Amino acid sequence: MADQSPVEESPSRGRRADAQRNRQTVLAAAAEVFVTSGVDAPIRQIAARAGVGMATIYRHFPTRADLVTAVYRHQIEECAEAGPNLLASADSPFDALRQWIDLFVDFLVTKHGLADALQSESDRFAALHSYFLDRLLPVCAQLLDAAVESGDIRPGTQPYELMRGIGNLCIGRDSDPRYDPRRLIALIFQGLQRPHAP
Amino acid sequence: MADQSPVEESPSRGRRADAQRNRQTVLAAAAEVFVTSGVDAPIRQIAARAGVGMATIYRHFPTRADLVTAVYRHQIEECAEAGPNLLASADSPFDALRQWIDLFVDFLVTKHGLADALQSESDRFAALHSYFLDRLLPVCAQLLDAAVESGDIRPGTQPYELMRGIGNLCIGRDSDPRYDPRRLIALIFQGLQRPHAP
DNA sequence: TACTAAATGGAGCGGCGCTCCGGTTCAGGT
DNA sequence: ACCTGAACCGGAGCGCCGCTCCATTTAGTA
Repeated sequence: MADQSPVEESPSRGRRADAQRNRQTVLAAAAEVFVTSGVDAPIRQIAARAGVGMATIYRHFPTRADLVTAVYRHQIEECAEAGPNLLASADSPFDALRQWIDLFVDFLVTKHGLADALQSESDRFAALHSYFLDRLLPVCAQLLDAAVESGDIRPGTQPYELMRGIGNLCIGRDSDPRYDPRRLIALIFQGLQRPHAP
Repeated sequence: MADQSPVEESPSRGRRADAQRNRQTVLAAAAEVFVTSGVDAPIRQIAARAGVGMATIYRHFPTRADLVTAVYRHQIEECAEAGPNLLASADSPFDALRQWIDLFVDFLVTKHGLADALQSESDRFAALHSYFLDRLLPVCAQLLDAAVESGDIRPGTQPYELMRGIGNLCIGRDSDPRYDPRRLIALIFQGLQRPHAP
């Protein structure tokens, strides 16, 4: 009970009941299709899966980025909220940062093509890019600052550069055993540490 | 004089003269278009620029990867040949490796969209990927081995992982001053060094 | 010059993103 | 219970693209 919180997702407030239902149907279909065909799957395919017309999808999610954002909103939110929690629970700010980045990487490699989309050459995913940055950059910055404060990390690292670098390293099919982005990220981490720990 | 070396590029040997001319025309047009529109530019656009039909392009370069490969072949070759040279001229194998990677990065960031193509989600560029790997992976491995041998770099790093990581870090528009792949690559480098240099 | 195989180019097909519009359904007032 | 207009829906349609097929042209040779 009380599944419907008092504050509903903004895009579905005030809409007609059938519209809200369709919105959820589309979201579910898109989530399924994204798993099998990636975030670049044809809109027609998602529409067919959901049993609706294409216009319905475009009405609810004007751009593809809006759709992707909506599908992964919960997980992005989880990742964002995990930041402060880790900072409180981990042994050190350094550990908190490492664990958070583990979370971030897990998220990216799990959702096929998500990292690709984030750095897509065209501007199709500009909105997605913005949403990621708006939500996660402050978290990353906070963790980074804390680790600098505690002396584990040397100052001067830009959160944007770190996040985009990690995102880039996660691009591509993960089937090749010769490539594990985590190993390179660990290397970057090592480089981030102060040369002479206290 | 003697511009035409005895051993010509294999794909143009034995062809009719007009075919060879067209091949060069297409190559030049593609190079121009790639600069402005990236390696994903429509084939029609390249054909129009070259003043030929689309079939002509497809005949000479069956896949888009073949065309891209041909356009950048010289520069890839230069990069590959620079490896041994640097190993001979640089102060140390470590320096040679660093300089070579600088070269590699320059190449990737200069050619808009090339790094993107190398890790493209679809398999359109499989041939390009293979060519890069076949030509450059041994060079990278040689430099890496030399640096390990000399004690500057700790062993265990896979050349493939390093090259793909660097390639990934170079993905995306380079207009953003907040992101410079070189800084992160330098960080990886730092992590690659032996913890305690002799 | 006449002949033949190589080379050409653009029409054509299927697929995709995105929009537009006629028909349908809901929700609130009587 | 019904009426009505506003919200909503679906898919036909347009433009763009990758790729192929084949009638036509052209280079090289006898």
